[in-house]
Amino acid sequence: MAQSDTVTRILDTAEVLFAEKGFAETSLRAITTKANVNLAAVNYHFGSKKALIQAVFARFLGPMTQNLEAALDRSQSDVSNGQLTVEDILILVARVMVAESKGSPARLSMMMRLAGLAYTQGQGHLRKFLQNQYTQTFYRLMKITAEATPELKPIERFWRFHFMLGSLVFTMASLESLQAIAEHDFGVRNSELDVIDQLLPFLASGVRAGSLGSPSKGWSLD
Amino acid sequence: MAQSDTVTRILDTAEVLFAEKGFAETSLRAITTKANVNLAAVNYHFGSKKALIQAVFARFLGPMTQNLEAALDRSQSDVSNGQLTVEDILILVARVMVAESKGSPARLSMMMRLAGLAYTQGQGHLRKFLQNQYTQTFYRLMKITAEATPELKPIERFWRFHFMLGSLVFTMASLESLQAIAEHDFGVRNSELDVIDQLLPFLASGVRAGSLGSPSKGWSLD
DNA sequence: TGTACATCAGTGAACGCGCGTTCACTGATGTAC
DNA sequence: TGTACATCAGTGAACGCGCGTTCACTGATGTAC
Repeated sequence: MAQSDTVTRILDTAEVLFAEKGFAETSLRAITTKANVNLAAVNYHFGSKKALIQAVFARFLGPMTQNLEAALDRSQSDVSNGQLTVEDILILVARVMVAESKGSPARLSMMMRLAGLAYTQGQGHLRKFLQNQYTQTFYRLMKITAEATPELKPIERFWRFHFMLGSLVFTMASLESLQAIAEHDFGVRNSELDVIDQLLPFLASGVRAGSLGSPSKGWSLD
Repeated sequence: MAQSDTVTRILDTAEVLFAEKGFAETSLRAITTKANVNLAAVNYHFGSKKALIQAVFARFLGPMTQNLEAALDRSQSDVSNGQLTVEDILILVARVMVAESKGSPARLSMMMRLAGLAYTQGQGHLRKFLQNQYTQTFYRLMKITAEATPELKPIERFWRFHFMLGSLVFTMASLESLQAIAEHDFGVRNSELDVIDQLLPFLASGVRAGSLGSPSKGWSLD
């Protein structure tokens, strides 16, 4: 059995199991058994479980950020002033993500779960890893979004960006559960593409919402 | 030491540690050590770790759903036809949540983080528990939201409801990190109330966004 | 071409550890008669 | 009032288990001379 085969089988299986059960809840024994690979092979090829988790995400995020950068390049050169709208940006990101998941919604769901964990889970190794590897693309996205929403104050934009991120991450992370509920309650089976189609106008409208401005708007909690 | 004292100390400590590290990553030994309580006390008082997790939720959600129901009663009797707007509903929920956190914003953030974990973390006992215990209030909220958004198709409303939930849960769960970033990047210290003030218009606008309707809207991913 | 050595993917078994849980026990308080 | 028993919060130590990791080893392939 060639190396690439064992390594790939471990990564493929780990990806699926991590997405199904989470990281802590997925043991190396579960992965190696399902992958038909020796238990010690994970530590042989990756060094540790942590390193395996990072390798799983690197395999996904590496190509994805590259595609994202390429798509941004293309879109910006398509318009005369290089200025994209919020809608342009959202569709662009969605397309790259969907393309990168290559028909496997489980993959998409797992990646979003990572984003959630990385943000949420205090000072874990995952967050550090993500920040080190992918800040460049992240900040480019932030910058372009800023140019697309000149009417927002920077601090407002900051929060709204993360509100959007929250909707996306939460929805994708719990996609399977929500799909099941939707099917039970409404008899409709929404694919991940359907859900993204619904999500995009929600996000675009939210990010464009009138600024709070005066307290007369009636939003005050007091 | 009276029973209530030991039980309360376990619940208080578990709440903090669960929110900080997640459920699987927090051991009973960590909880009982920090709470200055015997290891066996958790199993004595609660029966199991699962039951402890549920008790932590119940202590927060029990009173909160009661207050939510009461607030809904009050608001609905205030207006002639009992019909609230989306903005009314959002402010109402926000107020109850803020009130329930009783001046401890950390607690609010903690409960939202726990809720996020519960939703996201696989097929666990937690979601089943939450659904069994709090469906009534949940469905009342859904129903009122439905009446406030008659222009939406049920399935659209379902997804947008969870998009909102995602923004809320994610933002509150990562509140501390985001506050730190905001302070570093923009020199502004936003309280949790400030953040909620920013969140509400975002959500209201998102949930009212034009429905996808025709593909001519340009949202299609194909 | 043959021999000796190096490299490396892969293996089976064991290791130590932290986990949730269990159990026999203590000691204080309440209750029946 | 005194005695016997019941109840119950709390305890210390141990249990079995699954975990990630380690290690000595195999066997195939490549390389130097």
